Amino acid sequence: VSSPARRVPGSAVRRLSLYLRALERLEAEGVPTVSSLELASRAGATGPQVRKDLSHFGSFGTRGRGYGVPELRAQLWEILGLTHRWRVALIGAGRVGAALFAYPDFRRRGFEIVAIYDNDPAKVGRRWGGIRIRAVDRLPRTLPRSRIEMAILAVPAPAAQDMADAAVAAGVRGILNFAPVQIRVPAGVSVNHVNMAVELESLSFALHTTREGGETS
Amino acid sequence: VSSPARRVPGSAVRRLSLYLRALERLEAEGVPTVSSLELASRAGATGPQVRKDLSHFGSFGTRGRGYGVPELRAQLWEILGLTHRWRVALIGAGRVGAALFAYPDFRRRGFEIVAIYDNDPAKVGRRWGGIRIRAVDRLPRTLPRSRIEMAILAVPAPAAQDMADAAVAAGVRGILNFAPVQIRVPAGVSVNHVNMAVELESLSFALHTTREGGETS
DNA sequence: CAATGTGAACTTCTTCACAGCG
DNA sequence: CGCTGTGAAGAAGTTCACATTG
Repeated sequence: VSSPARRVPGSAVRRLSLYLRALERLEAEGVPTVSSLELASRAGATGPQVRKDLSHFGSFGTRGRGYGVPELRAQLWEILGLTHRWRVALIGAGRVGAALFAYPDFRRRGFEIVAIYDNDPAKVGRRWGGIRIRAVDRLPRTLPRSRIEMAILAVPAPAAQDMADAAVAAGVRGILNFAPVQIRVPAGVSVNHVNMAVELESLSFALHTTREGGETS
Repeated sequence: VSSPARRVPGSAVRRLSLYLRALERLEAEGVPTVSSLELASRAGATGPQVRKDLSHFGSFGTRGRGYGVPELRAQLWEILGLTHRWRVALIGAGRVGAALFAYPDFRRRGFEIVAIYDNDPAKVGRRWGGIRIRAVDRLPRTLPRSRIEMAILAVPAPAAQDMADAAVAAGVRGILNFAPVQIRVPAGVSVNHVNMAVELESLSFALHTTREGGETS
């Protein structure tokens, strides 16, 4: 059912997230079943694309009927690895860190922030939702014993690479980087970048270039 | 010099942002000249890719020498439309909005937040850096006269589409959406999505699937 | 001689059309 | 009969090799 599946385009995986969100809303509305077309329209994709994306992992629909909403939701949950409870460290307790920490879907999706680091002495020792903020220079010592699997980097650009190195040295295998720099990591570690500057500038480009615009990312 | 350029891949434009950032650092370091290879390594790309991306817009280098750092920086600045001062509305003054508002590169890049909206009565009337927060229901009346060109949507998911509609009705041609929903806009309006959930889940997928990982986005 | 600029090969992703099935 | 699942066609983007030039 949840298939190993060779060679799945990264863009397809990202769309699965969008499908998942749409399915959650459908389920909340009590809709029992969706066609690929209906799901696509809710998630901003196309019918064939939904079917192709899903086909990388198996057959989840019924011909002539569509997909069972709760069933498909559960499948995507599984495929995306959300059944696992991910232990996450938040590195950087500034405004961005605070916004992330307060993000409600976090916990609901199996991501559990179990450690917070910051280099501001005024913040170290404070607690966010029961978690004590530690000094970043204690990261190499304290992080390994927390058995963290992911790190969220929400530090200023100049510090990002160092923090990433420390996290990787401490056994982290996935990093979500909010700093506007490209992070280098050894093979075997995954990095995803959330770079607001890039998005803003590509928007600037679109508006500046065409008098037409159109959907972009 | 700054060329019209047909059919530029969106991904190439996004990389230009990364090159720009790298060039700014190089300039700060006083480096006068870079090769495509050196620039690529700083921006997380490859030599040929840098050259191809730039070639969509013209010839900016000197053979045997490389690119003049300040010159290329200025060119990218121009290409990305950053010479224009973009008038931006921030819709949603919660934690995400606050983090964005405090983001220093904003202003430096020509993005000027000239209006802020929120639906929380406790926030309406307050000032952020001299800008009064207005009630969202006044957006249709007040936004058009601000001659806003872009909107940053930092509202909860259920409100996002309505706010987008209102912004578009008020003449906004570009939207940067932080809400985890797909926004529908008429042709002629550009939307970029920053969806943390998608990034987290694709990271979850990568870690869950392979025991190898690797660079992703 | 070093490094750009670019057409052409290649790879990857998306779209399409339709066979297959409930 | 409707809608899925998928191989095959097509489009898009990336890599490569090299001629070109200061």
